[in-house]
Amino acid sequence: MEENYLEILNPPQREAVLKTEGPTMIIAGAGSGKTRVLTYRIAHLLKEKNVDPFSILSLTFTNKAAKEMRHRIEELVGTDARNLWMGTFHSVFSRILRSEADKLGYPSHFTIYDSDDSKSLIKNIVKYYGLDDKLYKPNVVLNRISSAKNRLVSWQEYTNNPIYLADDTENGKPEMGKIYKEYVKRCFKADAMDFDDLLFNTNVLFRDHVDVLNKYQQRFKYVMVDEFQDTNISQYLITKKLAAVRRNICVVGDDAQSIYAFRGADIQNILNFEKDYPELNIIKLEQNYRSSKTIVGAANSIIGKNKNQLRKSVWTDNDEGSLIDLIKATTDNEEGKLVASAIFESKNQDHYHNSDFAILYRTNSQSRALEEALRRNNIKYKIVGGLSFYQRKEIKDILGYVRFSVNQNDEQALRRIINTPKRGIGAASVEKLIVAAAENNADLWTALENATQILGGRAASAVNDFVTMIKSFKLTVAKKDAFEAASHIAKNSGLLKELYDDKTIEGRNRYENVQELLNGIKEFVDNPESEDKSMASFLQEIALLTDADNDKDEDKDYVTLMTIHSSKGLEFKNVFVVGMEEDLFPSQMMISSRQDLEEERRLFYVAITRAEKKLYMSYALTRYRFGRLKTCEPSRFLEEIDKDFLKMNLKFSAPSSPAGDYAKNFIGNTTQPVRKPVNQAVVHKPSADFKPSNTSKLAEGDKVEHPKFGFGKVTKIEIQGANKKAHITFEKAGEKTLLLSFAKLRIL
DNA sequence: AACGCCGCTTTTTTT
DNA sequence: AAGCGGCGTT
Repeated sequence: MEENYLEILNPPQREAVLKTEGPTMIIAGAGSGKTRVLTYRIAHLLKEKNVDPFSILSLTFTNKAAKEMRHRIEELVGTDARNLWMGTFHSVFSRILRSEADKLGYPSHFTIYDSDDSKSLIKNIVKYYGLDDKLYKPNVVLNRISSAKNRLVSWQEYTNNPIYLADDTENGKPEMGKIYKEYVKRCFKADAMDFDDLLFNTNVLFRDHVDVLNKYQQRFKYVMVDEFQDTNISQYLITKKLAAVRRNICVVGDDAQSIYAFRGADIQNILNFEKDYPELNIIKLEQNYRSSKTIVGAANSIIGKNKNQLRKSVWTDNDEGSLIDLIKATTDNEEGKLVASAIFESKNQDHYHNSDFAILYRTNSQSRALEEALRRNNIKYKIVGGLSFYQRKEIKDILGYVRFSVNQNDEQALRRIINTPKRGIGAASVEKLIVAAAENNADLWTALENATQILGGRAASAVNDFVTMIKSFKLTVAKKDAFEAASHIAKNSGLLKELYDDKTIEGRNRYENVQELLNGIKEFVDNPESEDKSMASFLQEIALLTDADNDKDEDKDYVTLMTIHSSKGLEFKNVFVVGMEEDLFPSQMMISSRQDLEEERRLFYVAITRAEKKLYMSYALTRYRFGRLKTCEPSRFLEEIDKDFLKMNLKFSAPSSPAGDYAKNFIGNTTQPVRKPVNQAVVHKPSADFKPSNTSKLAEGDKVEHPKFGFGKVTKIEIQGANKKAHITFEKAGEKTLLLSFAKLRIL
């Protein structure tokens, strides 16, 4: 380790590194060298204080951040860093839960349900109780359950506490508690935990098993929490318990960058921390090393509008830097074009690489127009987040088989695969099996094994075949390594063949994705660092991976596109914050749910402070939202920036384009959705076999042929309802028929 | 049981 | 724009 590493730190940074004993809170402003401090702090513990790496627990916000930090520490102290306990709350505590699972009545190979699994389980439950699925939407229900779990409210407490019932009744959803209870029960029966359970159950484990708590209290002599402002109560209590004996707890955060309240994060944790540890050391890092004076100034002018904050003053010694460019576009597509050409020019003039640019947006759906523009300009880009690899259908299908082969209680996996590919086991049969299992108080797998007694002939034999197949997969998974098992399952489940036979472009893509999955598993198996090469172990590895953790591209020179949320902790030379429009950013949801806009403003603050050299912002006058063109107002946040930092009316003027002209017709005209007028029914001009091919217009009086009714005449065409549906009257030998479906009508 | 068509909903952010 | 449920047809 370098002798003089302390010298490159400023006094508060140095203090933060050296103050290793006792409770410490580091309030680290944006760009204040927080990561460097954390790295050196751990290196200092290892090297100077001879602390065993096994006794340091460092909790980060993403697995990627953990990986990078481990890497940096390794550079400072060598291979010792490998043994540090480092990762997200979810990954560290799922590891602990696995080794202590039996104490909670779980097997150590328990499945982790992702939010898709959770939502579909909730959907099943709502249906099972015959509740109104318009009222009990999976998203809403899951949020309610999730926030209860994050506040450590069990279903027992939830159903016993009249306050929750009153609240739910007021919202017209009195059955929430019942759903919560059933949800927990079904997860447990499926040997599954959802994301929140990983934290909730860790709390239960530490509450009910003092010996276990004690073991970890002794083990973790030093506990560190990064991004503390984004921890929830459940997470806070875990760290509090772990550090209760040694009291060497160090939290690092910035209340100005708290952007995950929607997920249960509670800034109150920062205030509680002071109460819980009266002897607390507070260290403030206020000097920003990252950004120009302009950028720091703009950020401060935004965050200054917030009422709820711990006062601190972030300042910088860096240059003034250039003003913020404000780009104004006619449509979202033009916004993309302008951003792409700004990147192109900046690359030429200032010799930047693609990797020096990031484009940040509020919602994932905004990436589309940007992608297209970048592609047109031959600028390489990469999207972080969005629909991750592991969420794709074909991948989830394969993993569904794998999951079920590892855990036969995994109901969600079973539902996914039992009739994929089609093998003649329909929804009705599955429902019968589930009911039978529930009635006999048996698990689903037992019901499947007894399909002959439960179902009729054809379906039963299909299920029997399925059971035989899974049994053989079960053996494969137990005997072979993850790669061999996955290849075997992909082939013998029939999934691979189905994809191979699909010769469409998407089909080919899906096939390639599966190959990529298999390659990934091969890599996992070949990696000397993975000790357990079984399928079960691979599943555990990937359950908590996010798209952001995935960065094995050989060529790293690309423009990064992502949401502001996923940009947390990163920095780029040049940053574009796009879609600066009212209702979009700040989000309409936040405005209409009459919450204050402080979190949105903090989000804006995070976006601005990612930039080192130059900041661009853009908005469009019209944008497609929900498939409709809407006119937009510039975001109120643009008004809030100190005008001294803004370069208004940028050098780019909006070029015209067909889309732009189309949009301009509606500007100032309407804020209502624009719908293309439907004057005439459009039908498919058929080929010989009535398969739709081309389109042409159908008119009243046309002689037509209908596949069922034969030859006749169209006597009336009416466009009805808000959705402009065509009602066609078909007449044959004086007899009239109203046709609602006319895709196969043939004009003669 | 599978397929095809229609129409409704959805998107705020993520471990 | 796209995915999903519903419903009618094959």
